[in-house]
Amino acid sequence: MNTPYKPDVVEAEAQRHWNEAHSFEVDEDPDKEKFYCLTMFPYPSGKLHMGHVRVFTISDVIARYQRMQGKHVLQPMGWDAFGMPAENAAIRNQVPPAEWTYRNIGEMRAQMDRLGYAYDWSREIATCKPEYYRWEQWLFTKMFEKGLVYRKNSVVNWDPVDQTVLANEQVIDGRGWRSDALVERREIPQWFMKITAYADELLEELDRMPGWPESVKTMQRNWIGRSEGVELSFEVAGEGEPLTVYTTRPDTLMGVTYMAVAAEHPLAAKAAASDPGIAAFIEECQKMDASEATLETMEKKGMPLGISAIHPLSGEEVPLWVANFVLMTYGTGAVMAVPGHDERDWEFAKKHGIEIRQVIAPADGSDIDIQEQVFVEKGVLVNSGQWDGLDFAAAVDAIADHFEKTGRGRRTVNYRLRDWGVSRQRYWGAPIPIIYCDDCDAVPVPEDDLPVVLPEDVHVTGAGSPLKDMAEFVNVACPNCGKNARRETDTFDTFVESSWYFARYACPDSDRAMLDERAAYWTPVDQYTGGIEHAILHLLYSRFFQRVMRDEGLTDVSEPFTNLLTQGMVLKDGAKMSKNKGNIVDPQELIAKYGADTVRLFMMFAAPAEQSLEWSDEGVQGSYRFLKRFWHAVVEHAEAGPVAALDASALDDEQKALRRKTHQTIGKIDDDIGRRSSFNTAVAASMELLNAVNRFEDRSGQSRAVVHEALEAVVLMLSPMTPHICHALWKALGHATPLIDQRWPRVDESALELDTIELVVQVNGKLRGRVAVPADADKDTIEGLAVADDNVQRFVDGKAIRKVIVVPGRLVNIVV
RNA sequence: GCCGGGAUGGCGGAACUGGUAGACGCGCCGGAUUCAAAAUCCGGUUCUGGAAACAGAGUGGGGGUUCGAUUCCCCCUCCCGGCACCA
Repeated sequence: MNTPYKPDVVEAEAQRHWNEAHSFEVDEDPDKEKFYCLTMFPYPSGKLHMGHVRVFTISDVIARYQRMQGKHVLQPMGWDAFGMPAENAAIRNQVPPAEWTYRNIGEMRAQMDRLGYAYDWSREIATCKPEYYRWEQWLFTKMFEKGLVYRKNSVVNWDPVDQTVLANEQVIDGRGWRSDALVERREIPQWFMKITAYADELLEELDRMPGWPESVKTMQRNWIGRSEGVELSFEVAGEGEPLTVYTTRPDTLMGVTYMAVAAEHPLAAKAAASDPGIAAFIEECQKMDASEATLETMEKKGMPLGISAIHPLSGEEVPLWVANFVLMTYGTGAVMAVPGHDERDWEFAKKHGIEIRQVIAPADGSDIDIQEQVFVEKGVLVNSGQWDGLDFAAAVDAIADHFEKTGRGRRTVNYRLRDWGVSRQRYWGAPIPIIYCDDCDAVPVPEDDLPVVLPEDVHVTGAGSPLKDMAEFVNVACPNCGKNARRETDTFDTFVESSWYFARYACPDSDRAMLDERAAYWTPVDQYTGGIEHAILHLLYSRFFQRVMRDEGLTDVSEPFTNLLTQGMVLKDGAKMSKNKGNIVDPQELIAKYGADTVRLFMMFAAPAEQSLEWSDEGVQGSYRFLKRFWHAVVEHAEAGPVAALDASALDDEQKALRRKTHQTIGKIDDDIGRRSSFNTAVAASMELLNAVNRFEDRSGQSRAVVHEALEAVVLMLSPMTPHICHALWKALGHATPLIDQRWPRVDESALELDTIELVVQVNGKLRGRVAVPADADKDTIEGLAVADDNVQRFVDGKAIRKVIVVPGRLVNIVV
């Protein structure tokens, strides 16, 4: 009886070896090809969940595979340590956010260690440490100098009972999550980063990023939303200032029958002063949360202001409305409405009895009734005076020319992308390094005074930031004039920290610069792995920050992540695992029961990495069973004694067949992991090969040599997924050098050769038989053999053969 | 509402560039081993008909292109992710 499989012993031993050998600590080595493998770093919530285990395992498999390809692999880990949950925990449990966060980091780190990830822990980062955030404060002051940051009013969700700003997540059905009070929109001054200055570059570079999924690139393109249109002015009756609007459809201009402004627009305020009805409507508009999803799905409401705009072409008066679907912070806070040719305008006009005018006709000449059905496609202009008969492109040109000549409008490029508001009215974040002086206005904190350290010993109540009440933090001398001044108490959006951490791993201890020369060796990240939920915001902000750092002379790299893999969620009973749903499976319990290798293997086997993974306890047991079979197959083989050297020329047919399977499998798994990131099929192929070995009964002479080759291949190829058991089995197979220093196995092309192949025979596309043909048979021979098949004859007999299609190596289709 | 993705046996999934639908695993059924159970091993397993050979149907729904469609095109349904202050 051979040694039983004891995961806890095997795993402790493998991890002890890696720790003692410092296997995963790497320095810059210009003679070796580097590979930087990174996972989106976790928020230290306290416990590892299955989603973490999944993404960390995917990344670890890639890192270990690349190492076996001979690359110099860096895989670091750290903590996205600022954020709301720490403040919420502080309110609930009276524990300072810093203390709570550091304790969580310690617990999660221990859980990660148990899973055997190949991390270089010497580079660990926690974003809540002043040594880290001082550099983003520094970069912010550089951006200030360049005019890449600015301050302007913008909208927040205000809870009138708790007297605090709420995140969108904290607004439930328009009410504050703790107070249940109706949330109001409120404008406050906030800091913005000019990501729009990089809009074109961020958009255009997407075309040169083959390592990113098309879906993510498409989402980013749509998010940036570049459009070409015209900006034009409407005079307002009785007003000096014209109303400026942007449109991508100037061809529909003659169909404008009303205009609308935001509730916060000065013209709305002016009308409200003399009309209590309008004032009440404006107040109602402001009782609505600030998210776009709410804006787009709510009932579209509006009121006429009793003010007219003058149509710039016809001179007609068109009524001006105030509407809840126009936002002051988007564009100019005003829109022109063309009900005949815009879905939303059409419905609004129908509801309020506003005129609908057809000015575009279908290009194919067909008739439409614009009162019955909106027409949004491009077509030919009608009812548009001198522009009648023009198509879309000609009309846009003619109308744009007209406006540019008269000086009342211009062609312009617009982006959906807005500048990034980075101010948060919260305590647990990196302080924004600004000092407000009555004389000098907003002054950035000088480099020598950085970092602005966040006080960690605080009492959090939930009603506003505790920084506001800390005189020793707030009161400060103006760096410019020395007079008494006040420190900014807002902190950065936590996306700021996560927009550059990937570069800092290259030189986490650098206290002279944000990035030093080591970043030139390691960046960009070769493989980045994380959740699809970050497809837009985090990834776009990181691309922006990388460029800001580049333009500051810190790096030559423009794109931070060469290859991107977005993994799916872990589900149980069809829903995301969460405390609310009570469907959480604790990784720690499973590791205690089956070991880390079983959990890792199941994660990789159960679903493709990009798709959601349905949790299954039986599936985990299946992975455990497989590892036991694997263990016993190798140990029994090893314990049967020495193996003769393989002589490929002396093999019988069965031995050749197993050897062919071994080398086919090496090629397949290499392709699955290296090219396709298809880890589930790689595991399946390993299982198939092991099944073939277990079915192979002859255990003498060359058979043992062929089996030995197959088992070694399985041990090597499973090692990225289940590194611990493979470490032990490699040793059992008689190797003195540890598995972690081995290379990926090589395909022996000569083992793949075949004399005869089997082809499928179809009649009219339906499978009717199979024939064995010589590998080098020509088309006529194949046709003859196919038609001669008994079952094929039953379907072909007595009918005329119209066509025969031969797909080499695959099938024959006979069309009768 | 808008943008992106998904749907294949009882279940998770495979089929990579339009060419054998269901690899691999789970579950289930039958058998071996056992006093018995667990564990392990062997065999079977899309559905319908048939003892079998084999035949018919079949990849969310409806249409189309093709010798051939899970794969390409059009329309629709449901589910998931994002929508700028969750991270």
